Amino acid sequence: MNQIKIYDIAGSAGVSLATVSRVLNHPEKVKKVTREKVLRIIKEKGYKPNANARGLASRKSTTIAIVVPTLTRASISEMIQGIENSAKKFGYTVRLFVNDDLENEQETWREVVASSVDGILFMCDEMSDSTYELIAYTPVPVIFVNALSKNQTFGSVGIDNEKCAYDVTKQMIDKGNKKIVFITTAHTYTVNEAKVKGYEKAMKQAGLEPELLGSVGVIENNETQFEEYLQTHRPEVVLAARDSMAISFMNVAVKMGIKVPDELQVIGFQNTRYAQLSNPKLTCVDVPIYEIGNQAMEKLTELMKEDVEAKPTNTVVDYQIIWRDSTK
Amino acid sequence: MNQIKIYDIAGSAGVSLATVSRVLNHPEKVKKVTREKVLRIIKEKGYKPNANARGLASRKSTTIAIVVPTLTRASISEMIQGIENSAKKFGYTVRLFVNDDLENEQETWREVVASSVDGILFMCDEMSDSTYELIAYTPVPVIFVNALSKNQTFGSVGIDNEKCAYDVTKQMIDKGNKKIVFITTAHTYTVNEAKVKGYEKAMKQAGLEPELLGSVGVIENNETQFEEYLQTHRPEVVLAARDSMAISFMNVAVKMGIKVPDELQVIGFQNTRYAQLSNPKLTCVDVPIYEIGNQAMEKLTELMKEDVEAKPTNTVVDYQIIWRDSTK
DNA sequence: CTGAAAGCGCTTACAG
DNA sequence: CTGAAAGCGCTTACAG
Repeated sequence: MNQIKIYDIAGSAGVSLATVSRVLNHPEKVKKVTREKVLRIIKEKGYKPNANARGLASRKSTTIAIVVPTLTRASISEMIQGIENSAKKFGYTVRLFVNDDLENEQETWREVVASSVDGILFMCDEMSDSTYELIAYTPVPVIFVNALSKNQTFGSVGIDNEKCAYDVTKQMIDKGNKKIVFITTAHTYTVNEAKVKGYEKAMKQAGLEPELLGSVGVIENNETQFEEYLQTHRPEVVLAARDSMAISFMNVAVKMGIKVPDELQVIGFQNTRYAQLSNPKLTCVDVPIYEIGNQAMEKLTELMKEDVEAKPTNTVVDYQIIWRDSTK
Repeated sequence: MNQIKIYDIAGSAGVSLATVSRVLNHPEKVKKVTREKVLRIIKEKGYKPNANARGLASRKSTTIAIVVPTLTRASISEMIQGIENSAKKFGYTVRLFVNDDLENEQETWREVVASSVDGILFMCDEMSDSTYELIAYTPVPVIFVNALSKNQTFGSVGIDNEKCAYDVTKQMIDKGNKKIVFITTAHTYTVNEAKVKGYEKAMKQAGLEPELLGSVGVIENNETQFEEYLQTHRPEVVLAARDSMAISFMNVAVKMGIKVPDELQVIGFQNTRYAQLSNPKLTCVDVPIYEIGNQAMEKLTELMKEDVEAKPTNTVVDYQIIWRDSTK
């Protein structure tokens, strides 16, 4: 199967291989009759050009890389799905890299580059300076997904996490709540730092004391921590940097007899599938992750067209708040 | 960056490019001093061989394809993560294909083959005869993941879904339960059919009437359906083909005032992250999906070694039941 | 509009 | 143990 070469097609069609190649890559340069004949034979034989040869000869691969920090978060999978669908539409194939070992970030990146992809969609939890440095000289376009670029070297697509956290905090303040706590990851991810910043800003503006709770992210430990916390504190509203943490907190509270949403309101951040499977259903900030993936791919396509001298831009995608049963 | 070619390394090291290539591919054939010198320079310059050229010349790509039906299910992401980690260990890179359009299954498969991967990990919800036919003549090894192969042409790694469903059903029967309902997907996936079969077998053996509930899979619709069902039925135990359906059912029941686990016990199938975020926490069959991904990659590696004439085999992975709070 | 030819960056028999 | 050379399957100026 598929040992069919371009030579075979050329032979059957009675043309040179250059012509077959042109039919595939620059169809407008081939006479209609010839083109249709070649296309028919390609279809008949089920010919697909060898990706390696094509990539080597053209210095393009119609392959893009997605680099993600992990696959275990629902939000990331959903994003990849968005990218995949969009990539298919543009005729690109996707190579997946999981950059879960920050020690070896450099090694991973080299591999990404050596894999001769035409462009890279980069999702990174922690954009440190060393990361910026690492990717600065990448020979193909890079787009940050679900994170906004701080400088103008790279394009990005994401929501404005700071504004968003500010906004949702402010709305809860305006509803008369005062004891609003923010649960974030103990480890400081760039994205979550932005959320914290927005939250703190809203609290301070209202003359309220911000209160952060750092969660380690493992469900069992979180639960112990949350239970201890609730024994001595009684917040009115809990915002969490991730849905899973919000649900975890909510479950602990409910088990302790605290009524949600009457005595405690909980809001998550992301609107993953978890949110609808919780009881009560979780109110969240809806990050349109699928859409972000889609737009990132679109933007990357623009940059990969060599004829256009496209400038990398930052696209801020709209979020919305989905009000469900964990808030009044 | 990384425009460094093998020529550059050869030049700096004062050897021919054949030698550099050998250092990379057959180090034992190169004298130690030479080898170490070349390796040092490779490292210094951060050289990575161009994947396309390498693939074209060697007819190997050290890339494998993962073909999945979707990315939106937690179990699938977790499996991919397992595969990715394992692939990295073996020096393979991963190309991701989402085969979400069964109409175009043939087209997708051709693309997979044309992408010149060395092997394919195939995850498929519905192994129809036409699918078997489609992949029969694939020029590289194919392993089924999370699904057992029916014939001996392909290797596979997965759990024995039928036995597993039989087992968990029987355990619940032995505990004295009689009204045990099985919720499965309305659409008949091969995997879920096996589960149904095991469930039905256990029920019939005990002289009990099997009762199936077909769920469409969209949360909102499920809830309506489950609520209507519970208005006229009162099962003692509900088994569900997926965690999400189990949780959805449980949430509806709890809202209707039915006590879980006292009046109703619920068991899911997979043990995704959802299971620990539900309230009460869901008892489930634990499918070691990460481990399955790992073993599948290992098996594929065996088959990709051309020197060994490895026979494809079916590996049955152990499951276990994780008892949590949704059962007595 | 089409063909002959060079070349993409590697690997690997083949000699030595 | 090492080098010169052919070749992997394509693409794309260059002529015509």
